[in-house]
Amino acid sequence: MTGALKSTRSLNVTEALRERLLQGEFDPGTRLQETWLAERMQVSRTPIREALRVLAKDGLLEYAPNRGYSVRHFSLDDIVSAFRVRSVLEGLGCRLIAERGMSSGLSESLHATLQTGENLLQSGQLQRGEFDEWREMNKAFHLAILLETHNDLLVRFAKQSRNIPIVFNGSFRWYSLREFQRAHDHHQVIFDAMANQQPERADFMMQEHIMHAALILKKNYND
Amino acid sequence: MTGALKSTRSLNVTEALRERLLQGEFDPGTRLQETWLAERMQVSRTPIREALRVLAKDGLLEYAPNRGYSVRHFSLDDIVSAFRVRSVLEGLGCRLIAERGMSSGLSESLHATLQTGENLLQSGQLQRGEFDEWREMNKAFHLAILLETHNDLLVRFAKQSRNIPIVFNGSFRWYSLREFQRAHDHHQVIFDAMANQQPERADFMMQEHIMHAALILKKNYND
DNA sequence: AAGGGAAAGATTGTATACAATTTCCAACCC
DNA sequence: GGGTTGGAAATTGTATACAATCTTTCCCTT
Repeated sequence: MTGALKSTRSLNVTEALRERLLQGEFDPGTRLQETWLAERMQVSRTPIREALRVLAKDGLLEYAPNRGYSVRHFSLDDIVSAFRVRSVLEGLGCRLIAERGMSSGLSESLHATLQTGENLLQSGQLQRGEFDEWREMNKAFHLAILLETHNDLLVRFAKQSRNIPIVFNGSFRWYSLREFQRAHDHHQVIFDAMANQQPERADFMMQEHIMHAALILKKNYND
Repeated sequence: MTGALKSTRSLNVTEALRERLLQGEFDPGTRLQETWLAERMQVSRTPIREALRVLAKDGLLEYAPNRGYSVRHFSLDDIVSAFRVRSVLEGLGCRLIAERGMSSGLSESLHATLQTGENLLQSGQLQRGEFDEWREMNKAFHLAILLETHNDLLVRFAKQSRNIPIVFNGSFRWYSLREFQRAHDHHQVIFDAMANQQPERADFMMQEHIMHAALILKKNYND
């Protein structure tokens, strides 16, 4: 299994809070007071403080000494900037794999996600519940590539760059069938480029893929 | 001034510990016990714990629940991987600036660093103390570019990617005059590319610049 | 009434006490 | 002897008490 067997309140609180921040539960600028959070989460201030510090490191909160933590505001520019960073990171991932060639394990994993994508597109129009399946598939595709690079820092940064409220839960909201199809096409080309050891093409298409997602977001995001 | 006026023991301990880790004061694998650190640093366990958690997030320490923190080992592969990541990040920085054109402020800052580099190379052979000057100049060059992008995540990641013991203090140790000259040439070309709005060239040369540094490291680093 | 400033309240920072878990070691069984 | 079990010691996790800092309020001065 993939699960974390051991945990602590501190870690649990961190992830619970992160989730709530990513859901956009707190308005930007809101000050997160330790005592308030502590009693609300049925826990002492100690694990709360540790969680807050970590989430600030992740860029979700802002911190000022003796003044505590507040919820960070993400402008549209911030979000697009994050996409740009992520695009070169994942682009690099594809390039590295294309250079050395795909392992059979990666080839199979990606093939499975492509198949899943194909199936989801068959129905003609993605239903409510299928959004989640698509999101799963998409996440699996991108993560499989990253992990195969065995570049620890690359994986960490790419994961971290997705820590943006709202964006990485409901962003497929805006997608029409046409957009899903295009994303699927991108995935296929990326796969093909890596399979045929075309680093430049793999890198470029991954950047294109991610920045197109940013473009759609830009068109629809209001704030 | 640039200084942080307000601070806390927690923050001070974090930076002090980070510095010592970057100096390679602790052998990889060493377990850092809270009580030991606490009495050695004349402070209670509380700020120590917060520091450890942050440094683990920065990738300098490894953490296991209920087992505490230990000093991370960086293989040569880890280090080169980090350089590769940094190269695409800073490459992106150059690209972004080349696309939109340099501000006069950046142009002046970079010109100053280039001049400093020129002067340091004049003497024919860099002396002991001049290594630090070169390091300062180099840091200023790279940081000025990053900051000008106004891409928060990019700056954070690029800075974080330098958090590797030993490497980013004494790496110029291996440089011959020839290598310093080559680095200086790179800086000049990067500046020129950005000044003439050549994004592709600026990006490429920054990657070349950083990966060449990695190459020198690879040749000389033993462990 | 506007501004300044001191005291009270609220909030964060730090130390310490206690709880939970792991580690170590020795006795024991097979 | 190899391995296991039990428990004591050590270490981390959590709660709480206290200290330092910031915030607010209200009174005073001009």
